[in-house]
Amino acid sequence: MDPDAGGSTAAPSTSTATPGTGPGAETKEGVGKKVMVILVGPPGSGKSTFAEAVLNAAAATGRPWARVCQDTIGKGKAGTKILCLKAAADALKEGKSVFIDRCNLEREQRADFVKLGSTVQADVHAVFLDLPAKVCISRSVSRTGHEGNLQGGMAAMVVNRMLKKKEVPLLTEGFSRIMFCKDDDDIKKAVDTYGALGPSDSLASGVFGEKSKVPVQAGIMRFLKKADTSSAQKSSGTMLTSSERNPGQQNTLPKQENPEAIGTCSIEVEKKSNNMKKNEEQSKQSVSSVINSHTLAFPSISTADFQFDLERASDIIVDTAAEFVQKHDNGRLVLVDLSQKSRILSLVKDKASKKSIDSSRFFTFVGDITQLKSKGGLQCNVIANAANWRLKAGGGGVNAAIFNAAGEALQRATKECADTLRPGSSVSVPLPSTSPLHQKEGVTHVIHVLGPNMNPMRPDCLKNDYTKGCKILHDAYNSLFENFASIVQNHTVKQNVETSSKKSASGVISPNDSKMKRADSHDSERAKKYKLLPPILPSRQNHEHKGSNTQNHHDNSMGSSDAPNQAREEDGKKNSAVTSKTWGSWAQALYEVAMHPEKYKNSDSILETSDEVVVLKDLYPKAKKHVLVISRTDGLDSLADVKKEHLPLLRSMHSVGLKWAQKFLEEDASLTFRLGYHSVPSMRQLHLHVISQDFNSPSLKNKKHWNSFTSAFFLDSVDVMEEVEQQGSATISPDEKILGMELRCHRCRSAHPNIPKLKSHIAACKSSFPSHLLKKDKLLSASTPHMDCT
DNA sequence: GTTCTAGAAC
DNA sequence: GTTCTAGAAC
Repeated sequence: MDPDAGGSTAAPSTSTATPGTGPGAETKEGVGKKVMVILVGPPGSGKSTFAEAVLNAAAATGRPWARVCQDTIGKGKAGTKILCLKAAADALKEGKSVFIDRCNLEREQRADFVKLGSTVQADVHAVFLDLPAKVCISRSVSRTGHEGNLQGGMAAMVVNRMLKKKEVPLLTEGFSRIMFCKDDDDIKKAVDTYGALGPSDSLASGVFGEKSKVPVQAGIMRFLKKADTSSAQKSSGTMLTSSERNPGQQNTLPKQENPEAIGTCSIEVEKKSNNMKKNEEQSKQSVSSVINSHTLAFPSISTADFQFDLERASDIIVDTAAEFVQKHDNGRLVLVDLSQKSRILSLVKDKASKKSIDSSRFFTFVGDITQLKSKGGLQCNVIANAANWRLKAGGGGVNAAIFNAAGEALQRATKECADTLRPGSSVSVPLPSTSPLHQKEGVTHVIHVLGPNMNPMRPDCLKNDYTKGCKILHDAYNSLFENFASIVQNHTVKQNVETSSKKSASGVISPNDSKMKRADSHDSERAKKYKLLPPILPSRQNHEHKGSNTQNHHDNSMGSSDAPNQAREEDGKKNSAVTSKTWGSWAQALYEVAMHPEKYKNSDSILETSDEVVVLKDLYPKAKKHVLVISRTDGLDSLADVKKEHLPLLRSMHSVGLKWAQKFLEEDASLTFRLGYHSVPSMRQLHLHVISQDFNSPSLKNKKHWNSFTSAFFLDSVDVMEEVEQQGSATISPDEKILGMELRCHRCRSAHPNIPKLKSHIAACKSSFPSHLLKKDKLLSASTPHMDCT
């Protein structure tokens, strides 16, 4: 109970420890009293023991604690980080303080938890169990029955590897307090500190348990090590080999580890900020280095005329820029604004430095985006334009300025690339060398971007819907940065091709030249990548899509003599007029069977054929019994095509499905069946799934498989028939995100970290099915009286 | 080292 | 839809 029990290294601040104001009631409501302690340490460092010891000790304090342990979060077994995050969020919401019991050795591993802590206004602490590697290894080697099979000789190697990647927790990551525990004494102090923390106490901020003298040396050691990595690598080469050969004896490791392990926050922070300043200065001063690298200058999208909230916009800019920097090795991003006082610039600058983004790759610049080289001394080969949806020159702001500066050449070049632009997308336009912007400023590409609009006076106003708005703005920046990355990549390859061709005797690249092929393959890669970006509306790309689809039909002729390609092609056209979906070559199998079942007569997969339907055993059944009732109506590819006129067909399909379910139930009375459609099927040709609810099949392999049969993505046949009858069509939730959702048991709805764990659960789960399935005969079992559907 | 997932390619 | 594979996690 005594908050001072932690000893001198961890004296809780007394400022908020004011007892006598009803501590019991305060626990849940007191803001800022919750603590999230992120444990940091390799396997064998004693994280779980630590957390349990605190939980035991804290029982007397009245502060509720929860321990979120990744090793046991999946129903007693190992789970995922996502599960941990969810559990932590739930516990914090309930007013509990939390221990995050997972390795958390890398900054990235910790970041999401830190973020969670700050969103629920909890104090975020780190306790770094920084014991000698030897100790952790020997503990993890000797333990038995550890989840995740991390024990024995293997553990040594894993711990060894993890320690190589470890990153010392820093205050700049968002921790308000960090405790270093280098031995059992330190650990005991930390246990006492947290174990004694009353509901209304809080601990002082700062770094504790760090020896002040050693770190300086460590910092120097680290610096020296970095300065001469090559020689260090050479000298340690033999040592590494010996340790690999004999992982049990890690005598080289503690030595190697010492300089990495220590390093005070203050030194780290100073080093970081010095680096940042240095980088910033470099990027401003040395123009020559800028010329040599690809640089994208971009205005803040949507925050001027489109009135998008600056706070949110700055978050998105920093996030997407950080992603870009992490993902791509080349290319720099510069956010440009005209005014020195620009609020968006200062917001972004602050957030970027907090996020420790490499400031030589992403920085802000004050200047006119059309005169960056001539007036600002900053050469940017690519600039982004905050365009309008028509990609027209007029208007005001950046759009007008860029079109004016680039002249007619940009308008012509833009027209060649696209007619219109959708919010959240971008289009990259090569700027002809005749353009003054190209000549004066060295701009080779303009990327037009359209962001979300919050201005009621402008088209497509989102009326303050920031959920949509943020997503669109995020997409817009992603699209912009990916287009830029393609330019960088393409340019690099072209340069390589050019230099190598110059070296060759002729200097001319013939079509047969292998170097040319390399360039081609890259171009096609680029084209593919481009397609993945949010599509631009213009017909150009739609044609491309349809073209490739037609190609697929050709490819899929499979030499069948009595099915002329021409007819197939017409089918494709007819259907693409009904549904907008395009079908890959692999998605045609059911169509083939439905149109020509006689060809597959000898296959034992076909159970029944009539004028209306074909019944087929699913080639990759997702349960003990899984058959498809395929409609034979040409042109009816999915539920989206179904109209009232198809109601008799739906009823026939249902009836045939029921018949087969009955038949299977006679063979095995333990089964339960469900009949339904996938909202968005992967295979062309309307088909009804008849599937037993055991889901016991090796072909059920992933999240998508599971969720497609157990979430709202699976539409019960009875509901579909009812909706089509009443509304003339079935309600299809277009959200395919549902397929990526967490894995939940279809009976008891419990969550599971992965497919194997889920499968072992469902094999044993005896809970009754959710109530919505018990209505309207959605489930068929031996005990259910079967209803005919006529 | 193994287990598992997610994304790309077909 | 499946298969293959890189990489995340321990």
